[in-house]
Amino acid sequence: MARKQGSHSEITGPKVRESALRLIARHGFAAVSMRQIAADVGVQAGALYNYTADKQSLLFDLMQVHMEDLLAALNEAAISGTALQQLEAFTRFHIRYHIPRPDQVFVAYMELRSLTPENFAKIEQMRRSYEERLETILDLGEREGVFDLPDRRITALALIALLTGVNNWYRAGGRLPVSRIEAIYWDLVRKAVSVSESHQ
Amino acid sequence: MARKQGSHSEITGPKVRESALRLIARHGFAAVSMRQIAADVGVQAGALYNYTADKQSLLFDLMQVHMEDLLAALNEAAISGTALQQLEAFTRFHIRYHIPRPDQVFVAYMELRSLTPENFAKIEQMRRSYEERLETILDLGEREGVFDLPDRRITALALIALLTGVNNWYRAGGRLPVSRIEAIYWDLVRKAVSVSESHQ
DNA sequence: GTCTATAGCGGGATAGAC
DNA sequence: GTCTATCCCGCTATAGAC
Repeated sequence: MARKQGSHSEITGPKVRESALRLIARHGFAAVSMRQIAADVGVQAGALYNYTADKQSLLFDLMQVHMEDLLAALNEAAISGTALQQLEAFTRFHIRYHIPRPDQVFVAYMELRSLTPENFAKIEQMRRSYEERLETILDLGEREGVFDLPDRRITALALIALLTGVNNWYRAGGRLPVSRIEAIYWDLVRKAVSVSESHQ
Repeated sequence: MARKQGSHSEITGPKVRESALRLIARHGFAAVSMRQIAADVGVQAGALYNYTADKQSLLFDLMQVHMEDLLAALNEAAISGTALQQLEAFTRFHIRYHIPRPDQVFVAYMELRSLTPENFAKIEQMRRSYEERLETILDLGEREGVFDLPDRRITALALIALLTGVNNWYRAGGRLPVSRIEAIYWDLVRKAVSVSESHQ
């Protein structure tokens, strides 16, 4: 029989975050109550406040950790080489990182409006720094003469939107292996930024 | 002095929809109360129920009308010609239609999870029919031999994600005229689907 | 068609026992 | 660290007066 009371901080802490992430991704931050999260974790609502100051802090923490992990993983990817090589590495990294984390990605994007202005500014700054990493690669490619872009900033945002769109349709256990999906998106990205031999 | 009571159905009806759309786009469906909408319209909460059966119906109506208008406008665009011409027309139509309607687009995309299963199915069907219009164009281009696509369905979804991304950054009165934005996105789309002369 | 008033419920967060 | 119990508030939706 499971104990009804007792100390479980090592277990409960992560479970709160997991339950909150899944429920918020599915129903939205405002639509999910602390009571629902608690029920999913298997505790009473009051117990959640041992792990978060309030509901807003819980959301912000989920988003902040996601963005920090994303930026850290991007750095660890150690993208280098020619602009074309760097763009391929960025593209494959983005797909590979986003596919296994649909809930994190969804929440980090959809719940920006649920953040307080202070928290929003912090998340937005991290998002901006991710975009700028791509812009830097595009800039390099233009200077190398291998990319031909109508507008560098807009192209960066367009490519990120294109790539993140993978989470609109990919479902775990789908027909395609991730490596194949990487290749499909890289084909689209590579051609989109390329210098076209014949201008129409 | 404004009247405090009286009959205003011709005015109030549209105002309810406008207020609801703007507030839901800004804060999310679950986060917006009927009282807030009523206050924005300038009536008491109870009066809203002369215009909607309940809150869910109000959301569904906003999303349904948006999708119906989108599909009707796409039909009126009377896209024809070669695959390349059709793809350009589709691209420009998508940008031109989405840019002036950020709230509709945002709500129709972000609040899918706030719909009942029945209502979700109806909206999803309309979305699918929009995607299929693009898929048909891509199919034609492949048969013409002018498009070279890694995966037709994924390319369609990727292109729609790319194009809809314009609403992530465009703000009314921005530096670029809409015609220029259309051209930027068309340049990216055209190259992304093109047959590349030299495979790397 | 809009108002005021309210029913009935569920929300976030806290207090104090164990 | 978790429980039970509760405060206080706001929510959707309805009833009945005007």
